[in-house]
Amino acid sequence: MDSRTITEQLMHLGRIVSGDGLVEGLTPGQWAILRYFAHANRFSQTPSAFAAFHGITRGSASQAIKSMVTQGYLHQARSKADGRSVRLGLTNKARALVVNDPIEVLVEAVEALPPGVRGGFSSILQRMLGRVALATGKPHFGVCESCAHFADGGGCEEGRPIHLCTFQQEPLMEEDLGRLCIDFTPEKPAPKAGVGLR
Amino acid sequence: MDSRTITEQLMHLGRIVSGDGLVEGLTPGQWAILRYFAHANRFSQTPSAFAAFHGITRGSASQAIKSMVTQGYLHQARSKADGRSVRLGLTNKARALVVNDPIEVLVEAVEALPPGVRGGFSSILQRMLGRVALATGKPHFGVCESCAHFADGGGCEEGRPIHLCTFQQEPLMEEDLGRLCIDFTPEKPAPKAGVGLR
DNA sequence: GTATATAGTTTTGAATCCATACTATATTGG
DNA sequence: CCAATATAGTATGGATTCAAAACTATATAC
Repeated sequence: MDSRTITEQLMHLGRIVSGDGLVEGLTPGQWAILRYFAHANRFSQTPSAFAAFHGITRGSASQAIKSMVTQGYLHQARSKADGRSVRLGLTNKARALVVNDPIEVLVEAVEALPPGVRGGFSSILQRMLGRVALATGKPHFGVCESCAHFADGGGCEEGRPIHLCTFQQEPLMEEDLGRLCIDFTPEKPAPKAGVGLR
Repeated sequence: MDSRTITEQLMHLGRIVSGDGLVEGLTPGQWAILRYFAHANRFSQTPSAFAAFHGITRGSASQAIKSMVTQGYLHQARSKADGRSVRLGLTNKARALVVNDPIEVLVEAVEALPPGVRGGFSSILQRMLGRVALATGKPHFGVCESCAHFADGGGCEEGRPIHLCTFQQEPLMEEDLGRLCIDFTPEKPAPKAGVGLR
């Protein structure tokens, strides 16, 4: 099977997905904002993190987010810990929309894969993301499960286990674990360019 | 493994790939044009086919292509068979660029997959493309190998086998087979919505 | 306590895309 | 054959999106 053909498939799927192919009511950019803030963890609910995630400038992110705030899709609050920073979250109006996110088509397509296949598919994707991130210098994004900063907090609270982010030095609850994090670092330290997995 | 997380991986890869993450010298849109006309077969080297492939209007495609023609990246010729139609191809200037296409990073990432894994990866992608195409009504793109219009031409010419496109009623040589085709139709007729593979 | 870094915003200008209207050639159906 | 319609492509005008640069405000380093 030709690598170029596979790359073509991947790109076509990427186009459909991140283009306007799956959008109703909002523009692709607006959906991207809602999706991001719906799934980002509390360390990542900022304009800068969104900009990094999408590979755009902070200025562009700021503009787009401002528009969503004035339209009542996002609410904004200054961070108490850092007076420069801003925290963004979805309003109820936005939450009502997100349940009908047209990207669900893709989620269902993933769900329809045979169970045994799904895990392998995911690890292939993770591997390719790692290589591409390495080659392009772009940051990597992921969830706690495979993050180098993820640690067992040792204790419990109200019967629920507490985990720990060794980067933020903050406790993590169960509901934090599946969320996107700007500080994600692959579990095995990324090999230096030119060395490592080939 | 959570389907949403996998979807997130897929989208992130798609963003890097079709965004400006892998570009040098040309804009993402310009690379898209060069890639398309570098790999489209002779039935698909037209502005309309490009527009359909990328899900943009013919007007937008026409503009973008015009710019590439005036910059000397593409050459243009009216079709002899159809006086309305135009055929586009890469100039030598463009070919010199394409060999350094930054998307090669992704091709190499695919190439680096274990050989046994690659085929399975491709068929998962194909399957997802089929489902998404079905759900969104967008056209499907692919190569002869898995196309319903692909047939054995029976004969040979100068020792090389001749294949046949039953849609265009045209012979296909070996070098045509790996190219993108606007008329691609999946081999097994796509199941009607709500029926079939689940 | 000054210097520097970081988070975010604003402004300006360029690029991109769509909708619409248009020209030219093909095809279809009397 | 000819009118009606379809198709390939182009041109125009306006909206959106993004980057670059200049800017404000807070935080951190030395």
